[in-house]
Amino acid sequence: MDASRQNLKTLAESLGLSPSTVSRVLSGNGERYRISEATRKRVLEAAEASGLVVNQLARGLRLQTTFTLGLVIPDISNPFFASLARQVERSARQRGFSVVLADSQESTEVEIELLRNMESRRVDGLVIAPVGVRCEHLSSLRSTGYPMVQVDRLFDEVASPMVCSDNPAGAKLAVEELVAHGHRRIACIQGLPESSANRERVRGYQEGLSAAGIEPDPGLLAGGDYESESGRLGAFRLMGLDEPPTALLTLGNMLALGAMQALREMGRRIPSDVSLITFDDQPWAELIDPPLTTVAQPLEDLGETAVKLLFEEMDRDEGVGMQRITLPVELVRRSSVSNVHVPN
Amino acid sequence: MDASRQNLKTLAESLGLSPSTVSRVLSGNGERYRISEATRKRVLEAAEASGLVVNQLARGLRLQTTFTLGLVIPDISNPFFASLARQVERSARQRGFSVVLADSQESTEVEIELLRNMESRRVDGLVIAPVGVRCEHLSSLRSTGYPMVQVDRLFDEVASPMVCSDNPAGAKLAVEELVAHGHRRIACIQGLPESSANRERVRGYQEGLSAAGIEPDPGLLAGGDYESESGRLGAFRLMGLDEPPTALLTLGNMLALGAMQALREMGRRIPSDVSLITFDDQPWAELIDPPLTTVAQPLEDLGETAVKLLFEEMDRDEGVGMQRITLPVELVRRSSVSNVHVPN
DNA sequence: GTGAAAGCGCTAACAT
DNA sequence: ATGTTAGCGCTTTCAC
Repeated sequence: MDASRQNLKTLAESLGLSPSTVSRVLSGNGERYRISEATRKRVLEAAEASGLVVNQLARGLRLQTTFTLGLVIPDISNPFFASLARQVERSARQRGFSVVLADSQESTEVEIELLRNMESRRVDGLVIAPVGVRCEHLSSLRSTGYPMVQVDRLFDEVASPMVCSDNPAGAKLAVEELVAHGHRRIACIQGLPESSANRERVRGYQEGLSAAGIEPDPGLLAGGDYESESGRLGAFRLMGLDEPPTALLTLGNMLALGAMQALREMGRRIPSDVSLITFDDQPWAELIDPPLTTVAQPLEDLGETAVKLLFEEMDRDEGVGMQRITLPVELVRRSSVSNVHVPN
Repeated sequence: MDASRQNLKTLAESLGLSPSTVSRVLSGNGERYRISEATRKRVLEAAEASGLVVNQLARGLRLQTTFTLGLVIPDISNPFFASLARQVERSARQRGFSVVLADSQESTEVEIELLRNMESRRVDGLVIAPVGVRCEHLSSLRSTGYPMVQVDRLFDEVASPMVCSDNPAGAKLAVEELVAHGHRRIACIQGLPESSANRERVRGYQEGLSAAGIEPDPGLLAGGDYESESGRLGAFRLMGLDEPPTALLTLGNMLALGAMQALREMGRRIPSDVSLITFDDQPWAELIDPPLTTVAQPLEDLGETAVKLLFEEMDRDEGVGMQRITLPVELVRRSSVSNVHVPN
């Protein structure tokens, strides 16, 4: 690449102006400094013509702000986080900010490293969906006053704003739907038990049962992470029970896929043999056979809100914000739920 | 946030050393400058203790390199690009580089803006999966000597290294598989006709037919973008033909989903009524009913190779590289293809 | 209405 | 083995 590229100073020289003047025009402060209309035009045109692109490193160094947000997520290849990332990037760009994305690969170690990196790049703020197992690094970063907001998997111990969808309500909604179809033996295949999102969903599931006068049966809780294999294994175990469930609630989209695979292998049909509802509404959910009844999270809203909170946080003069925003979730009814078929 | 945070200079002062010494230690050049073991330890410990994080803006400004790669893709919520992004980020980080991700949202206008932004941040190199419709902005950026590599959707007009999977071979493989099962009326639902990837796939499809002595029938080519709705509409039209195809080849995963939905609505079963093969092997492809036969692209390899080429490009002293690397594609046989059932 | 000068935080000659 | 100095490219007070 060109060792010496065009910059403010060279442009100024070639125009017989001072760098200050050029800078004032280029950063849109011509008005404020009463630069004459003539020079302004001249500068703008010359900049355009020469293809000048101002150096944001120098600008950031001088201004002590980079107009950049950091986004750290556990796995960009998970469609949930991909959608989130998309919305964060979009919202940020609307406000003239760029986003540096980093993928912690579900590893707290990597997450720690990434956070240091973000700091060294002086991103103005951080949106983080933590891996969700440990949080000392988050607490200590936060305690320096770094603007940050947590999304999805949250740590109450970390005193920052947070956004997540209404996980308990979502699970409860699903249970209610199943109960309304006469189901009483409703099993649940959970995700990562350590993560707040999962814990809340399990809680909602249990509350839903209790509210319907059904005693939650620990034997009907399977799973242990968000992989499809867990869904598969979980479904096998549950359906092999002496008294198998008539309905399944999976707490993540890959779990649903795994469970469906298992059911197919066992020759059980959805919904005639077992009903199924899953958390996460993916594009494929309505296109497969049968179309799945799901609990849809407000993906766009989640990202948008995270960015909004982050900007409020960045604008804050002193003191730390710590509100927690819970976004409503929606039950999308399709064809994977039917009335219980009572055998005998 | 702290207006004045710890930096090299303050650390140096508090240690009674010069900033240079601290800098040398912290950037791992202690050895080269023969800093004594004692001071090195002292500096490292103090840095650790004080939580110093060196300012990469200043460093980048001084060094004229940012250890950052830019990644521009059309849609991060598309699983294909999400996987690509993941691998690019991973490969970059292995070499000590971060990546700034930007999503052009399938808009060339946005892409142009994003590119300027990347430039202004002085990313050391650019991996770009172009929207694929226009490319003057790419050519002109490239002509300034900016290190960049194109992935997936390529412009031969832009003189940069490129990586893509073997699209023609993939489509041909699919056709051969169908022909081997006795199919001769094989329809194709394509994606964005402007994009190089799609054009090559269509070419492979046609070559596959010709090689089997089948005259490609333009009436059997449907689709027009990568959305599931196109797959749905395409399947409806094709299956409504007087002489409907016995097999479908969809050129993208969402197209397959849409086609499957249409087939279900029409009461046609896969594979007994129609066989189906699709480009892109997504996690759900093996979990749904029936498990889909697919053409799998080497996602990891694509990202890895792009980064590798980019680094070669960045290391290059003079002159522009322009190799094109084509990565092999794989036919994954599952259960969506069966022998033709010849009616009557 | 515009320019000169200082400084953001870092590194690399060039001194010792 | 370490310090001094200059400068990366920008913005902004202060000057005129």
